[in-house]
Amino acid sequence: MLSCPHMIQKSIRIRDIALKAGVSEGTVDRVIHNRGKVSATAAKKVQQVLAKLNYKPNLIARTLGKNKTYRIAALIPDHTYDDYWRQSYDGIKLGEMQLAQFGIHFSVEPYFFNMHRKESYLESSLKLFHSKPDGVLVAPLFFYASKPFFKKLSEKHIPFILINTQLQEVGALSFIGQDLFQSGRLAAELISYGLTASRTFAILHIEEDLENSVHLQEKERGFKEYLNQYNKPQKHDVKSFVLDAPKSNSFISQLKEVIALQNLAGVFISTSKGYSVASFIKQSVPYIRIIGYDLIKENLACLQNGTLDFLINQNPMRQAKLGIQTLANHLIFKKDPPPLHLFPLEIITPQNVSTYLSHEGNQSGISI
Amino acid sequence: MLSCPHMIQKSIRIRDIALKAGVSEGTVDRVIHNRGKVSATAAKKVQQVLAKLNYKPNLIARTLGKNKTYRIAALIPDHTYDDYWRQSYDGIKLGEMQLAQFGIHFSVEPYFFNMHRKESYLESSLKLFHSKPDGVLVAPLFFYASKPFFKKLSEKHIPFILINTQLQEVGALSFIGQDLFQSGRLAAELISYGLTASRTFAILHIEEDLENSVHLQEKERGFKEYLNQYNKPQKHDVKSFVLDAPKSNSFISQLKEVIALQNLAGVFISTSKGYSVASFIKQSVPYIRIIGYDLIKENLACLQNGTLDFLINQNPMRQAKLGIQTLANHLIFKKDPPPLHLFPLEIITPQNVSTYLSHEGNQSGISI
DNA sequence: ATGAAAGCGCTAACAC
DNA sequence: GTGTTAGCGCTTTCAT
Repeated sequence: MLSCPHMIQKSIRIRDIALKAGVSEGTVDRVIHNRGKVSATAAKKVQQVLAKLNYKPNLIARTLGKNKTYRIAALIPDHTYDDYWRQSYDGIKLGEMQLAQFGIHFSVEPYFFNMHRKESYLESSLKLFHSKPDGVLVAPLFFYASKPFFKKLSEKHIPFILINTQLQEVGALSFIGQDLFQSGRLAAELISYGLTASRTFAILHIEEDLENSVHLQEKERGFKEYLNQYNKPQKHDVKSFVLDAPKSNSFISQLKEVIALQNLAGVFISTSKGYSVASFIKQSVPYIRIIGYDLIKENLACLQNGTLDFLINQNPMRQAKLGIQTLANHLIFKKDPPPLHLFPLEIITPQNVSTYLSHEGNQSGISI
Repeated sequence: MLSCPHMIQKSIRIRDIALKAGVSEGTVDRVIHNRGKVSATAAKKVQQVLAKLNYKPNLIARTLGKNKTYRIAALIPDHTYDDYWRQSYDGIKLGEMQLAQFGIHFSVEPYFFNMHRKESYLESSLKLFHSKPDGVLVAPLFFYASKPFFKKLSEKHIPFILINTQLQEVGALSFIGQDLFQSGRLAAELISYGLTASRTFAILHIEEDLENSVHLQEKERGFKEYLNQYNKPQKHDVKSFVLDAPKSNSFISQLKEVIALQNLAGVFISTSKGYSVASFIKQSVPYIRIIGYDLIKENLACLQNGTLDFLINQNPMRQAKLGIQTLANHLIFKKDPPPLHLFPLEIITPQNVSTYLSHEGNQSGISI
């Protein structure tokens, strides 16, 4: 007797539970939220009725009564630094806005840090901690600097959500982002698609400290693994490079080293900095394939003019927005998220890029 | 003076408007909803205050008071027929469930039809109409049979939303789906990626009445246009085929005609039936590229074993779920959707398919 | 430990 | 036309 189509059963309320259990609504509420001050007998009785009637709280009614404003803190790279993190910040603002629409008071206070300076990350994380937020969203770009921060949050029982970079076993409520190893494999698949001979490929880390960056290591590992897969007829070769900042003096000479590689068929840039090398490489090596990350405006231009072939979209905006929503669901609705929310690995080409741009953030209202 | 970060302003309520305007809450409500029975002067005053205070209704509070159960009707192909429409139906149920979580009473009544029989579509549409639903979701696979149906819905002021197939100027509240022309272009881009010589490509419509199917015509148009683009060095050739049902006697001989094409480099199947031809073609023609549609289970197997190279995901589940949510937003929150909600054209490969499968429908709570 | 009751912001029914 | 009021389901406070 699961459901009988034409019979719309009214949803059962706390009052119904109270009546059936022979107690007051207040008692039922106390049981539901484990607030204590309930006799063992009453508690048991209520639990039974709750289970029997299969009580599901009305989440909308739940929020109405609350007039607390939840304070969320976000620890993310400075959004003036690059377009990727600007999109992330936009996602936060969007999430905040949409919650406001539903009368949920959720103020998000950003704490920015310089994405290339660990000290800046540390400093901002301290400031954040002292603000005693109700929940935290963080892009933990620095692994070792993060550990004590997360420990303190855990001690204070402040829930925190990771975006962008997954750190294992730090006590996070949830990680929201991509499977970076698989992301590297995908890049390898695309860059070698349809090639019948053995070739050489380069992976470029631009202006990054590879040792400190778990996420880039993961991408590289996946990339290499796919290209050297046991069951492939071709034996491909992969070279890894760490380049200085595009504006540095050494940059061009480093790039020349890359394009001088024998039999080079493709270049994979592990971050969103693909635009800074794409046109130079494409002009130097005929038929070369170039793959990068993210729909930032500089990359879009490269996609249009054909210097970048594919982009993998990490969707920073959606990651951040979902992070805020997840915190809201946890704090207000007491809905716990899965520990891992892995986003699909979206492949962007000149022919589908427009469909991704128009689609971003245009949803609103009650939803998935 | 847009916003001052640390100052959390309490959201303004109908009562605030009423006080400022020197009228009662009831009057304000009447103005907001154009219910009439308000003097011109009062109305004007209220409008002014509304604008000045930038009133945004609390959507959550709005639903609480309602105890009406909205009845939605969905006109979709029989979900037992194929996996694509099963996913669509799952999306409907998911949307319904999530609304229920928020205490919104939305019952969705499905009206199924045989996707190959226009009469069945007509018949179901009539039944649906007589049930006098509050809103309608429809996959209008038959263009001409749809016209009078939509006319009647419009006359009765019953809002309806189109999914899957876009029909112009029929008075729909919104269309949710993909840009099918662009979808064809994308397939062409992928199927010709990296090829340096002029080649031949085939587009296959399996068990479909091409004349009646606007959506397939659009895909074909996009596919051809891209491959014959003026600025390409190669002059590719495209042949179009309409095949009978895979279980028919003629099927194999028709397929043989396809693979006999000179210089054939790729095959594009316009529907989710790619699995029915992929392995045969792949075995017959070396290095051929095959592209199809949708993450139905038969296609997934082909992706895994390498007989299908790419899939374009139409995401029927998300289309349907969003359709239900959009109807809810319209009927309850009076939020009007954009007339066109175009989904991104998602490219699926063996390396990213798993990330799409795990991601489906695992979001819940207040959200985008 | 328990119950009664006052809201949360909005809607709708009912007086005037 | 306009104002008043009783809920919607849940939370929270305040007596008991």
